[in-house]
Amino acid sequence: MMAKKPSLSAEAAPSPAAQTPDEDLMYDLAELFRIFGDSTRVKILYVLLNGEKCVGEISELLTATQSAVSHQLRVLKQAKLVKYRREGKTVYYALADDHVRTIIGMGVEHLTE
Amino acid sequence: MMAKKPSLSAEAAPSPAAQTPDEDLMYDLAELFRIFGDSTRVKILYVLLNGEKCVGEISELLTATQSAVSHQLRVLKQAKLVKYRREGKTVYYALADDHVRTIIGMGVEHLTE
DNA sequence: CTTTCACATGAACAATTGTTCATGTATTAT
DNA sequence: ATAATACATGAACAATTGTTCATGTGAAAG
Repeated sequence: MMAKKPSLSAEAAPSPAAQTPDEDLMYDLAELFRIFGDSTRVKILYVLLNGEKCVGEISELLTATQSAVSHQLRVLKQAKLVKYRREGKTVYYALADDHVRTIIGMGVEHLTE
Repeated sequence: MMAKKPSLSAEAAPSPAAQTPDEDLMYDLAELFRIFGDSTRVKILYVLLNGEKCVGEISELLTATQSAVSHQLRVLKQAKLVKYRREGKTVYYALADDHVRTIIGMGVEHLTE
């Protein structure tokens, strides 16, 4: 028989038919997606799909103020969605890993179908 | 400095150009992810991974009020992330398509790695 | 027809969030 | 040391958002 249970979490089996979703996981999931849920931040992630860029370049590409971009870069940094390296006065940001790429790709795919 | 808008556009490619991201696409992307960016809504989507459920079941599983769940189901419905069917007094909700499944899966994967 | 059940929805309030403005920090140049 | 450049950050304000409370709607039962 095919079991139709999600293989995502394995907690102590409560009731047969229905398990309440894990609070912490759900909260973290929502928190993760909330990062993508802002125009400025998706734009930043989007332009970083092509490789690292410094703050100045990013704010030019987005037509956003340097301050706004910096604030959002901090959010992305804290969420470990981007990494950065310093070179003199300039700070270069890049996508932290390929999950970001995949998630954005999924979103675009969903919208363009 | 004075970057001009490119006349050629191939915005849906896997590696988009290092140019100003398309406003509308970015807005829609953010809007899509914002739906996933709330605990109540991800929980709803999560329990629907197992198949369709009625509103009462959902609010029991989430330990949330029926009103709150109904409000969020409306948001999910408007975003075309869930579909529904009526059976007497009961309304059953289900995931609209597999994109939802995939996106949540990506999120969980990102968190558990 | 009236009641009850399952769900939907409007209003209002609190909480969260993103931007701007001003200022702070770090690095390089003069 | 002083200035200039590139970026970060705190405070405050407006806007958005999610919940609760109360009420409304549609369907089946009595």
